[in-house]
Amino acid sequence: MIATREFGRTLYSVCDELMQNYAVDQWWPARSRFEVMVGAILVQNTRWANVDAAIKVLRARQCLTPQAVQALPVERLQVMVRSAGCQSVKARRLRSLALAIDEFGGLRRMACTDTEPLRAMLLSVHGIGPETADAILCFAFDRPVFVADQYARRWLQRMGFISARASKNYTHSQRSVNVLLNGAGVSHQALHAGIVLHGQARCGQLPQCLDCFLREICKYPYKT
DNA sequence: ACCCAGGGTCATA
DNA sequence: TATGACCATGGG
Repeated sequence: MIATREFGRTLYSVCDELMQNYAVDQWWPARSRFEVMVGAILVQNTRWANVDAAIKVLRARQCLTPQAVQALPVERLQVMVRSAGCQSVKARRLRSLALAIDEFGGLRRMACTDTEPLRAMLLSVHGIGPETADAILCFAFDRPVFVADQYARRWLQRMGFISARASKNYTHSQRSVNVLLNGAGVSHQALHAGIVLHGQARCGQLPQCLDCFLREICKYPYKT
């Protein structure tokens, strides 16, 4: 088992490297909290390029507010998000989200709610699971939450930070990491952005050592 | 013609 | 609790 302190140092240097080589603060291109949430739902099992097209349509028609989304007939919403795939499913999910936000008391209220209850609120929305909820917490509300997605779990397992069994389960992976991550002072946004970018660049074949990781991420700088 | 992508839900066993 | 089908588009 890897010592906590060593793990913290490792991730700290990874984040440091990521922030120097990527525009990690711009990795998730969104102009508002709600836009991050919309993107988080639309990107489920889909490439970002397809999502980007859909968001441009929504933005052009000024539909990137919870109120505007609610006012829209579902059929209309489906047409607008078509490029993101699973249109009927995702249109419904966007409506559920918009409704839930209003019922909770709006974005302002969400922003000043503690992370745990906020996460529970997000998970109660039909169509938001653990990964989407954590991405929203991390990128829309700037909470120190680790997004234990497929890329992260593969990498963590290969690095020996978590067991093969834990890597198959989202919650187990996240819990293991959170314990080890305690006090490491990492940027969760930078870490997630870097892991995803790196995972994509390597087509899912993640390197097994930290040196390889750092070397590889430098070969794929952030591009718009 | 396949395969998959920055998942989640629902139905089975 | 753990898999598998399903959603459905666009790019390789």
